[in-house]
Amino acid sequence: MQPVTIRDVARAAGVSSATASRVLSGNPATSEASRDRVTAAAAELGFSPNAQARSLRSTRTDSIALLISDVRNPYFADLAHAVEQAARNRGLVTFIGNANEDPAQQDEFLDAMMSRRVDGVLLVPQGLDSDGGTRPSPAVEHLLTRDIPTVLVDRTLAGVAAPHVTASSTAALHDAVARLARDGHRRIAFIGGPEHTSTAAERYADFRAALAAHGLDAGDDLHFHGDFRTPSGAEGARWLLGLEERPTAVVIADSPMAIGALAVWREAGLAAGTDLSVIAFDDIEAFALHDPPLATISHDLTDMGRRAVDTLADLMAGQPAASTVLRSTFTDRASIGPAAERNPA
Amino acid sequence: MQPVTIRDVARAAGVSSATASRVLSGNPATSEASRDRVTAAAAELGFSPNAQARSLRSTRTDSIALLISDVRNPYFADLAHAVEQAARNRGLVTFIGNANEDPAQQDEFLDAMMSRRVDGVLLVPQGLDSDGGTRPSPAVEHLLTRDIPTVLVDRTLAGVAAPHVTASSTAALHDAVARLARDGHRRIAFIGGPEHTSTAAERYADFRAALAAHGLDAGDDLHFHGDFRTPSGAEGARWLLGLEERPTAVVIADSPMAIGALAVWREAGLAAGTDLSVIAFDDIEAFALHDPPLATISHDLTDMGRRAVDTLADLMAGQPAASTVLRSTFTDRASIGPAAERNPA
DNA sequence: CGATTCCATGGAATCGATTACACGAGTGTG
DNA sequence: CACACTCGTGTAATCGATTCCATGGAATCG
Repeated sequence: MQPVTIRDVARAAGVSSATASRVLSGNPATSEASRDRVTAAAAELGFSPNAQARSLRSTRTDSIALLISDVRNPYFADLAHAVEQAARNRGLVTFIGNANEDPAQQDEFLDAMMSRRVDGVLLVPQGLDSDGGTRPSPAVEHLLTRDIPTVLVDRTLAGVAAPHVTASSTAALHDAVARLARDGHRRIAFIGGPEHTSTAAERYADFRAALAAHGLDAGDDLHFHGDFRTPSGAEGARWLLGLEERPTAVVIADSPMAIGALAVWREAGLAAGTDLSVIAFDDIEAFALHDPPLATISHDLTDMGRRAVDTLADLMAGQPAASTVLRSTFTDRASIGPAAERNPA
Repeated sequence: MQPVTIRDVARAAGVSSATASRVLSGNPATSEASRDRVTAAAAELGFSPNAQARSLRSTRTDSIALLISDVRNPYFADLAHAVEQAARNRGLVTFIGNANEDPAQQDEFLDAMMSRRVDGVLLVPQGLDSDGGTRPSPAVEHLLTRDIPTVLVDRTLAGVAAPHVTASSTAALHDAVARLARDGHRRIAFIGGPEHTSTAAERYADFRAALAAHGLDAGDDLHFHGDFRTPSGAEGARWLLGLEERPTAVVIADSPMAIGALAVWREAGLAAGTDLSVIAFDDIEAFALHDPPLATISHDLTDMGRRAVDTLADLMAGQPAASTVLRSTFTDRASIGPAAERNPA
């Protein structure tokens, strides 16, 4: 109705729109007199600059996009929070988008962001589409050919040269398996994520390497293929219960699946730490609260978010940026106990 | 580097930019021949329209903003997810912003959104600032004077006429207190949220009304003032442990505080359901998993998100919109047990 | 004191898409 | 055959802020 423009402000202050613009954008070439009058007029009229028009001319938007896989996964919620705070410290606004683990929704959001000309993109890439092809999705491809500063976060993407900030669980998984081995566990199951994601693939590979390093059976028959969401964790738990020779320990590749799995085992009367030792990825508050408290492999998400923003800022400044690999941590808690002697299954 | 504009597309297709624009925006006044050529050229060049320029001219942006209090609170994460899906179904892109329970961050985000001219705003309003004044914050005021379609979600705001979509716990709290009374509880504590939020104030008022309706003591000395975040839940738990005559039951006003509180009680050796009956607001998956499973008062967030988007869509279409109050649900679980006869404190 | 530099300022072009308006060609009716 | 109408198209104005360029007055210098 009453879109107050910079021309209105200029008129009220008795100067030209050029001067008004200079004052409002902090250009030093202004006199104190006009500075005062323009500032006053802007405040008086409740002027809010049209970001559209501004960035149409000056190409910078001072905003970045963050695409995460699933807002309801506390891991990504924490990451979003960390990124937001770090970006805010640099004067950047963050647009958070939720892909819902779906490449189509990812592309939709990325398209919207590109057409809004964000200055950079932090991307937790979604798995390849149903074709199972090895190429990045159209929107991601587009991002790269248009040279839009992009940093991959948490996951990498085959064939994409953008720098990334990820976490490696190699050492933590080694520690975790060592801990289990010390307690006599020899059959350890793995409830993993979708293998087109680099995190799921890496975690499983690292897990198998750790098994091998401890001389344990590294067969593929104790591997359940989940999708990082709660219901698949429950499925995985049922799968485990149905195994002929039941494993004595299990590693679960993220927190929503762990919640699903634990609910099923609880229902079945299995106690974590005695009947079955459990280690879950991602250290959410509720895990420390669980009975017994859950052993976890976790990442420092504040650090990951901060570094992701740092890396993106370098890229946006035109400097080359290197990838960072953080180390995750194994936390021993009471959900690990000695391997049961016999299997009542 | 290579910003391909609509003029490039037009040139490649051998038409004017007006025709290209008409084809790309689905204007029926185009011939099949030019439609084909323009579409092909656009695909060929990888054209992505500049949303800035477009909405500068045509005022619509097909996007809405959603401001939530805290991304890491599963309640709001669920709400964000619901809103996003509902908006997507209407062809709207959602920008999620995180206020971090801080009015300053709320205003920053809202300013950024207003200057990007979003078509509407869904707002979980943040508490009044430190002045404790009763007026909405500047950005919210601005939102209203500029007649930007706005719907308050989850919480209302005194003195703001915008329609809202909220949930009432009156009935659920009545049921919950009835359930506790039936089990002999007479001293029931309340760990509440910050009282400048309408939800915290309402929940406590409803709680007291429910107590009164059951002839129970409704004094204010069993009320702990938290802030909806985990650490304050832990504080509240310690406060309860320190009370002279310990209550036999407690109601906690949101899930992060419940997590903090349960961790403390667990540490202190208090068992939920026997030593202390516990009811928490917000039904997160981990609560059903808790030992014992937690009784809750919960809202249907998918419904809330959907209705919020519906209401906003009405407003954006220029139609008057009414407020909606949803009903929350009490779920009885094993964290409620008979009141202990004596207090070992 | 005249010449040069400095500086705040206004006019006007610009960013990229949309759209009001005008125009010419083709169709239909009286 | 003339008139009205439809239809696709191009030209140019437009949205609101930024910024290049020119200008005039004040300050500085030799």
